[in-house]
This record gives sequence, C-alpha cells and structure tokens, in this order.
Amino acid sequence: MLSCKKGQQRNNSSGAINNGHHFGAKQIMNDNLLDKGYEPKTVEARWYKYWESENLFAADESSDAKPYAIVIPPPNVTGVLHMGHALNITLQDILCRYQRLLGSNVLWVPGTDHAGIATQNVVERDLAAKDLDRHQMGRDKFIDAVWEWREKYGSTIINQLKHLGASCDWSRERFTMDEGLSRAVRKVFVVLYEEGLIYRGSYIINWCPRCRTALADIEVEHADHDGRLYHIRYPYAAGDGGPVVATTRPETMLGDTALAVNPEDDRYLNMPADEVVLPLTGRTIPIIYDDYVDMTFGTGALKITPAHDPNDFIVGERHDLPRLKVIGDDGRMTAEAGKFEGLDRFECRKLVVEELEKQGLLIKIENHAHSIGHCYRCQTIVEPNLSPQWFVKTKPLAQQAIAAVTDDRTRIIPEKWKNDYFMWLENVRDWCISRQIWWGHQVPAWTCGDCGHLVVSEEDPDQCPKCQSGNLLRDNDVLDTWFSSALWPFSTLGWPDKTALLDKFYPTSVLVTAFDILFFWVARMMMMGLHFMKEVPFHHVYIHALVRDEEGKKMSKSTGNVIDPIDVINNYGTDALRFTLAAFAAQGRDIKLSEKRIEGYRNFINKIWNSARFAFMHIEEAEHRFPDKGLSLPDRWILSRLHQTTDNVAEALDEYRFNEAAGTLYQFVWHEFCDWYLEASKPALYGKADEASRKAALCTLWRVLHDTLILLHPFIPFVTEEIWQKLPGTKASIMKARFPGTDPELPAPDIDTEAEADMERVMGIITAVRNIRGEMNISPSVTLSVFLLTGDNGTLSKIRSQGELIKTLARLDSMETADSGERPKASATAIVQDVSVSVLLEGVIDVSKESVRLDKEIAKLEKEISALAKKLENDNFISKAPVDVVEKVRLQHDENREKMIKLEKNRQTIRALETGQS
RNA sequence: GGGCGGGUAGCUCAGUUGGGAGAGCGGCGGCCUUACAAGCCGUAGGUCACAGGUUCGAGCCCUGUUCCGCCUACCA
Repeated sequence: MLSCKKGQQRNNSSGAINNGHHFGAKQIMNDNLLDKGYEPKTVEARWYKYWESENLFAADESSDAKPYAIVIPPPNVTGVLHMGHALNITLQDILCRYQRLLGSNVLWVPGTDHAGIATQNVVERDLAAKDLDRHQMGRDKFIDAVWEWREKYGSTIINQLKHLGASCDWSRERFTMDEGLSRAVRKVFVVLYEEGLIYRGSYIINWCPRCRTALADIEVEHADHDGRLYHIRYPYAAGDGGPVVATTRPETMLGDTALAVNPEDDRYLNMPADEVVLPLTGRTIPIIYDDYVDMTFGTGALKITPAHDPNDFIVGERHDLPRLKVIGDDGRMTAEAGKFEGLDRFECRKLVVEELEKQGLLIKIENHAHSIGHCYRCQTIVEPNLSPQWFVKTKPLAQQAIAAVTDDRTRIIPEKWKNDYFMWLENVRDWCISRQIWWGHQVPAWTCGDCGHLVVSEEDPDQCPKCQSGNLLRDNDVLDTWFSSALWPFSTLGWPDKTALLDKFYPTSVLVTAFDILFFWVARMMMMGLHFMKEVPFHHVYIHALVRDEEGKKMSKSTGNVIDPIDVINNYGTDALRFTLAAFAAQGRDIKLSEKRIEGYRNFINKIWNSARFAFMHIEEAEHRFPDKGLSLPDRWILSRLHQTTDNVAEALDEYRFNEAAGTLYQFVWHEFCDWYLEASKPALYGKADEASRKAALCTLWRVLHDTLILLHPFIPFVTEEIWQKLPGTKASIMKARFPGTDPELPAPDIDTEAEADMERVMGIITAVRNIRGEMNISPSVTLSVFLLTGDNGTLSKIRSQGELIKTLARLDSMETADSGERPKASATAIVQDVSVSVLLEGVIDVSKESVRLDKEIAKLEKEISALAKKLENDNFISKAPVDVVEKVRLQHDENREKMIKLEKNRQTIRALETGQS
C-alpha cells in the first residue's frame, strides 16, 4: 500500500493539485496528493479569489462579536508597492487574521490618499508628453484629467496589496477625494475656522519654486551641504568703512532692509553713522540693535531680509522694517532686485558675488558647512518666502494629543517613540495647510469682490452675507493632503454622518505604521480625532521598522538598491515574503533585508508543505479528532509542545512581538514537529506497533497539523489554506477556523511536563548515539548495538518502554538495558542525564579516537564544574542569592560531578584497551 | 548644537523584570535513511565595542570613552 502510494505520488508530481480542484470542495485523498515541491504561484491567485468571493474579509456592522478595527495607512494613489508597504500590510494582515481566528468582528478599512503634489506632478508629466500644459487647459479640465488618470492607474497599488494577501474589507475602500471624505474635510475646515483655530495670514513659509507651492515645515528635508560664507562690507552712507556682514545667501542682500548688531557688542559701540548703504542697490538701510544677533558668529553684524528668512521676519516685525520680496514664486529675481530681475536665484548669486568683488566689497569667502532644506517631493532647494497662506493654530490641539498618550488612552508601542511624539507636539508650530496647486480639496473660502468680506462656508454661497453681492471669488488654494489624512480614522467610517460603522468601530483598535510619518500623520490624527470625536482615534499605535537594504541604507530608486516585493513574490512566493518580514520585525530596530533570508523562509514554507504531504499519506478520514487514548510518549510530548507553542504565539502577537511569534512557530514546526515527532511517529504510522498506537499517532498527527496550520495562517495564509482544504475533517476556509484552545469541540491538549522531560531524555540518548557515530565516522548505513545503564529503576523502565523508538531513530540493531553492572569494555560511551549510553565498538570503533573524544568531553565538563563550584564556595552567593537559584546551581553541580565520575571511569577503560591494543 | 538608537559567531540579527551566551545563513565532516537535497545527521566558531562602577552575580543597570546610523535645530 505504501509503495503504491509513493509511486503514485511520484507520477503525479507534475501538478495534481492544479487539476480539477474546486473551491471549498473536499477531495478524496487518493487523487489529491500534493506536489513534491510547493508551487506558490497557482495556489495564491486561486485562494485570494476564493476568500473574496466568499466575502470572508467583510466586517459585520450588526454583529455582537468584539469589534476590532484597523484603518490602513493610505498609500499614495500614485504609489507602487515597495518593501515598506509590504511590511506594513503584512503586519496588519497578521493582526486581522489572528483576530478573526479569535472570533473578533474585524474591520480593516483600505484606501488611498490623493497625494496632491505627487499626483499633480505625475499627471502634468503625462500631459507634457502630449504637449499639454495645465495652465492652457484651465483648472476644471485639468482636474478632469487627474480623475481620468486615477481611474486608469489609481488601482495599481490596491491590486498589489491583494497580491500580498491583504484581507481588507474592499467593500469599504475609501479615497481622500471621495464625496464623503471631502464633506468631512470641508466641515472640519469650517468648524476650525469658526473656532479661531484656522486663520489666514502673510508669513514666511517654505516655498518650493518648482512645485510652486507652500510646504509645511516637516515637508522640508534638511541635508548637509558644503557651502560658503561670504563676508560683505556694507559701507557707511558718509565716510569710509562700514560693518562687514557674513551670509551664505548673498543674493538675498538685495532684499535687505536693515543691518543688525547686538547692543552689547563693543565692536559696534561707536559707529560713525546709523545707516549704511546697501551695495549694488544704492538704497540706504538703518543699523538696528537687537540681542537676537549672535556676537560670536561671523563678524557679529547681521543683514536682515524680512521677506526671505524666518528669523529676519521676526526681527523685522520687532523693528517695523519693510518686507522686500526679491525672489519670486518661480525662483527668479523680481523687479525689486533691480538689474538682476528675471535671473534665476542661483545665477543671481554668482553675479552678485562677482559684482561685489569688483567693487572691493567682498572681504572674504570661507567654507561653511550647513544644512539646506529640500522639497520632500522633488528635492528642489526650498526658498523661505513671504506669502499669504492658511494656517492651523496647532498648540491647543496638540495639548489634547499629548494628554491622551500621557494618560495611556492611546498606547504607543514600542514606548520609546513616545518621547519623539511628545517632543514634536510640545514644540509644534502652526501648520501651513494651503497649497498652491489644483489637485486637492479647494479651500472653502470666498472673498467678496465688492466689500472684501471673507466667507468660509460648508455650502457654496451665492451671495455675500454682508453686502449681498453675488460677486464672490473663491480662494484658489487647496488643502494639504495630510489635512484630509488626519481625518482618516473617522472620515472613512462615515463621519460627519452618524453611522453604525462609526458607532461600532471608533476608536479603532490599533494603527500600524512606520515612524517616519509619526508627525505627518499619527500626531495629526490624534489631534483631529480628539477634537472632533472627543475620543482617541486608536487604542494602540504600533510603530514598526523601516526596511533597509543589506548595508542598512534606506531603499530608494535613485540609489538603485530596492528589492521589489513583486519580484520577491514571483521568485519565492507571497508566504515566504510575509514570513520573512514578520520574522525580521523585531521591535525598535530597522530591517536589513537580504535575499538569502527570504530563500531560507521559502524553504520553511516548503518544509511545511512536505510535512503535510507526509501526513496525507497516512491520514485517511477525519475521525481522529480527540487524541486522548493510548498516546505514546512522542504523542504526549508533541501535544504538550503544541499547547506551549500556542500560548507563546498568542502572547507574542498580543504584544506585537511578531518576530517572536514567527520564530516560535519556525522552531516548533521544523525542529520539533518535523525533526522529531514525524520521525518518531513513523514506526506506529507504518504499523510496526499495534493498531491502537497507529490510531493514536494518526489522531495526534491530525491534531498537531490542524492546529499548527491555524497558528501559521495569519503569517502565511496561502499555503495554510491550500493544505487546510485538503486536510480531512476541516470545513470551509481556514479563515473561519477557531484559534487553538478556543474551540469547545477541540479542547487544548494537556501540558505534560513529565512527557516533555521523558522525551528529552530519549532525544538525548538518540543524539548521543548519533554524535558518537559522527565523531567515529561510522556510516549511517551501519547499524549499531547499544548498552544503556542507569541506576534509577524509574528511568530504566521508561527507556525500556521507548526501546523501539530509540532503536529506529538511532539506527540500532540491538539495545540492552541494565540497572547495574559494567558496561561492555569495548565501547564508546556518553552520559545523558542519569543514563550511560555505550555504543558497542566490536569491529566498528577506533579506540584511540574514543579516547580523544572523551578527553575533549571531560575538559569541557571540568570547566563547567569549576565555574559552578566557585559559586558554591562563595559564602556571599549562598547567603545573598535567592534560594531557588542556589539550589539550581547546587543541583547542576552535583549532576555534573556524577557525570564526570562516569566519564572518567570510561576513560580508564578505554585507556586500558588502548594500551592493551598497542 | 540637541535628542534617540545601535556595536553580541565569518555574515544578518534575537536575547521581555540581572541568575548556566542563541537562531538563520555561511563553514566543516558524513548521508539520495520509505514527506522534503528547497532535504537529513553531526560539528566547529563569541574578552557580548572599550574602560570603570553597582551587585553574591552584568550582554542586560550606572558613569565615561569610541565608532556607526537616524531624527531634530533659526547660529546668519
């Protein structure tokens, strides 16, 4: 029968599983043998479709089950899946699938954000290829074009999430430009405006001359730069000389409206004038005194450009200085720059420097390393610029957000991120939310063309409430994309309407994201959630790692070091990728991904596959659900280990220790279940013992495989579903299974410490024999004879009862046991706990080799004993250490001593043989 | 400038209240042993960056040094 199955299997190895498989349909085992190697491709697409068609991802608004909700960090609609997404999605999917197994009513809301600047850039590039330009088209036509683009390409990343196996409730997919979400944005804007938390004003903001829009402070990326420090003399209006200022941006001097020194600075106490002539312009500007000026930097004299430097702006306000804008929104010099008008700002810098040099006003140029801000979207150097913009007054909102984390209404995991969160919110400045682009939520503000009145309204107004004029002009700006993202946890659930969804699932359970958007997004969701819902948006925030390349660099297209998750999926399968990411997701550390590791976990998936293949050769029906009668030692052992593993996995997942959960499963499946249990159960399964033993082994095998598949499912959904569907006695999808221990029909197996200890001894004996075999270079094909000696009668009967098992796994032809007497002289011996294991050497063992082996062993043991003895001789240790620790050390010491006595006796015997031989 | 994280086997990394240093990969030796060569069996390899301190006991706690990485900041 066995050989027949085997043969059939070999013949079928080209795709039996791919043929004639019907969704959800159980198949007779004999025509349902698995391929020898796991082929992820065909399996994955099939099961994802099945889950969707069975509606298994959908949350139930009317269910009484414990709600569990996650909102996805919405990827950019222009986005393409990268490893960061893959990790983020995998972790969320693990949590969601785990919660479903626990019986929770899971809602995982997917969606994308409209990514204002990025999307506009992409579409403009597209149009440029067709010789089109948004300014020619006009705003409405352009917006239509963006929507068209979105229809066509916007689902790319969503489809990629599906490849990852993401079990999102797709029926609730949202987009930040949806009608509903747009309504939420508008309401929030209006309410905040009415509360005085949104205002409009002309301030220095970060301006990207390429995107031609304002950027928020955190949208500016700073990078170190080897710059120059130019020392320029500003001559007195009358007479010779004049103070020298130092600047890194000489072109801005054209917009200077003062020269400042510190009032305490002796060097500038008695200046002959209170004005200087601004070079190249001929304008006269005042000398002002302000203690903002750092006397120790440069020359102690500072040029003041209120329109192009945030600090100068403040100084200018204090001294009531004019603001002269010399650099325009396009990055070119304005008419205020006189003859430099129209020049690019960097071109202008060169000419300014040349000119100053000609006039002898350039005193010196120093090298000066400083950092420069770049646009986070296009890397263009940001220009601080004076500009009318909309701002959110952040401080009052931030206070609530701080309080919620301080008193643990929201828990941030790992805790270390709390500091960053607090520090940012405590020092937060007002948030510039207007953007000078077209794609996004247009600011709901109108100015009356007749009376100048500003109208901010949820509904489009048709006349000015003040003067009843119909001549209303809408603000052209749109809002920062993050403004709408900040509402995501409640806007996606239906707010501002009162929906059942909102009622049931807000606050959400956990937010899973990377630290790089802690400020952009998490902090802002906290602020908005608390302000508008009066409750935190999520109970937990789990911050995961950033994925880097093997050298620890951030993966980026420009560095060319990206590992594309889609490539990985194609080469190794989704499950392998997911398990790798989970195994790497240790808290508080970045992930350095290497292909080697992925390969290793691909092998793990294959291992699981093959263990199932083995199981299916034996399991024929599903009658073996209650393994409680006639269990062998390995049966009891593996069931006990299964229980422990289940507990460990659940504990780890409850605390977001994904790598620990994954590691526990890897260890259990491969090194306990496959390496030991499957091998140990073979004699019984192949009918070498009685029928009762075979049944018990089948029960156990079924149960362990069944539970293990469920435990693994959140990590590797595809292969587990594939095997599950073929496992007799299972119903429907594995997604509907119950987490081990929570099914009243399948109570958790006992934790059996006795079985674990006994099995450990047996495994130790087997390993000892294998070790001797290896060290002596005895071929595995040679069967051996072993003599086991123990003074303990309990132990003796236990190892006797496991005789067949030991003989099989250690490849013995005979095993003798005794409770007293001498071991055979010509043998190699190892000590395992209280058992002396002697491998008879007649004809197979090299005596001198055994002598060397024993020497090594004894030396090792001696070290251990002396370390332990040292502790025990220390009175302080005995008196101060806890009793259980002292007891443990004493026990260990005694055990090692006994082992040592035995080993030394063995050495004597071998030495005698050695000399006898020679 | 400030803050944070890290330095553990050849490589990549675990190590949860302080109590006998671990895994994967790679290396070495041996195996096609009736699920799996994407496999099986065995095995070598570490002054836990350095120097002090606390403690009966430190990879873990404290101080200092050093190297690397990240975040943050208005020193022109």
